[in-house]
Amino acid sequence: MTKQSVKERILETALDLFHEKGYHGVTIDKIVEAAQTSKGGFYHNYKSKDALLYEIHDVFISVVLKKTKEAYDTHETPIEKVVAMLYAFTYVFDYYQRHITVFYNEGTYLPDEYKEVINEKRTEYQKLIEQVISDGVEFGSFRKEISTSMTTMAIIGLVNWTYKWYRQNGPMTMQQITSYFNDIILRGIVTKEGYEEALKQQLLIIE
Amino acid sequence: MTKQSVKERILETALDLFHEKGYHGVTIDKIVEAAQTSKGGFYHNYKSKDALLYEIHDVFISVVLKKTKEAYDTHETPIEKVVAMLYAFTYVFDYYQRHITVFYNEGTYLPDEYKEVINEKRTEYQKLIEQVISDGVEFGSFRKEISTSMTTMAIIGLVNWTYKWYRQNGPMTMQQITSYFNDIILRGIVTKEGYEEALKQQLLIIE
DNA sequence: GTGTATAGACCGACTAGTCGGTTTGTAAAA
DNA sequence: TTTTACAAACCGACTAGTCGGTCTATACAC
Repeated sequence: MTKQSVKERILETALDLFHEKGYHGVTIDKIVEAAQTSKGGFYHNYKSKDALLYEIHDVFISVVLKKTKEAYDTHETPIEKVVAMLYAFTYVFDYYQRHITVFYNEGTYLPDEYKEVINEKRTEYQKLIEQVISDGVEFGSFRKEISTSMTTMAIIGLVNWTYKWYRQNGPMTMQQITSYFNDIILRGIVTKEGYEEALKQQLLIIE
Repeated sequence: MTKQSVKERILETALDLFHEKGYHGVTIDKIVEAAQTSKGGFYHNYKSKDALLYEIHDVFISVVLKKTKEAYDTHETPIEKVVAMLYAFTYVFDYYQRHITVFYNEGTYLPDEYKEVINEKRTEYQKLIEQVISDGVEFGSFRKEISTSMTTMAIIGLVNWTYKWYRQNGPMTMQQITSYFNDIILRGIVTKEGYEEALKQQLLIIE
């Protein structure tokens, strides 16, 4: 039985509530009531409601970035890297779906100072994906005529959109979804050689 | 020079502001000031702020649904239909980007009564895409082992995510983006026969 | 061991400001 | 005269944040 600090309880509760009702649909009074603490308890642990929103953003993007970097660094070929990076996101997804929802829905409301910090990390994440794509083109795994930036946006879109419909207790696990998306994306961008490699690595779904 | 009614001016202004600052980042006072009218003008034309939010949602989803249906009905083969449906979305996109942003970011805040109406149309839209995919599998254009529902979500995600990064005056037109996405998706799901058909119809990007 | 000083954690009544919505007023149209 | 279309002052509920104060724990003196 883990003793949860008040700060942790506030964060957890806020995540649940934000996820369900949105940032502006939840008052601090509601949070402290649900977290069984008080206004004082809240402001002792967080500077403001915005600061709490920032914390949620930062926790999420930091983990994504870290896991994605790891995936990039610990794999050899571009194909392996892309696939690993998507699985990294999967990993994050299962534990951070509430964060993601807040991240993409309420980001507009972050005060500028906070927004900058977050955007830097977000850009870094994007750059990583672009890097893999252009690596893959150079390497001969991905077709020369694909656009690095658009392919990146396609991948990010495909993956991120999951937060809108994925349910933990739905019929599909994130593993399954990701392997499916990997299949579609890979088929969409590989060269003949890339296709052979992906086949050999069992990254494609076949009959 | 079209004479714009107060109602239209309010809607246009609200769209701009919501797009930029989010629904809760904009007060009615700000709207009426920017639209050069008054509180009275606003409440004469709209029942409430929520009703305005609903109107934005409804205008958008109705157009999407209509255009998608048309695309479905006026084309023959599943491949042509998918492609046409994505282009339909493109068409909508260029004129309705602000609506889309509001639709996907602020939908949580729609009162339940409104939400139901919107969700019905949204489901209908989704069903249409699912239909085309399963048509395509039956028809032999798309691979048998693909999942209808996940492919649908993949397509919707890919396309919808565009609202997060597309800029009217950016380097790419929505036409270009859509044809690019069509390429990736088609390659991702077609059979050999489907591939041949897509090639013949010049739906794939080749070197 | 016992009393005392101090710091950090937490409480909750209160406030100042905000914002959606209402009411009253008015000029032109019908 | 009545209705429509808007203007502008106003209201009251709500909410983020404050502030004086209490409670608990630990460290240290005696």
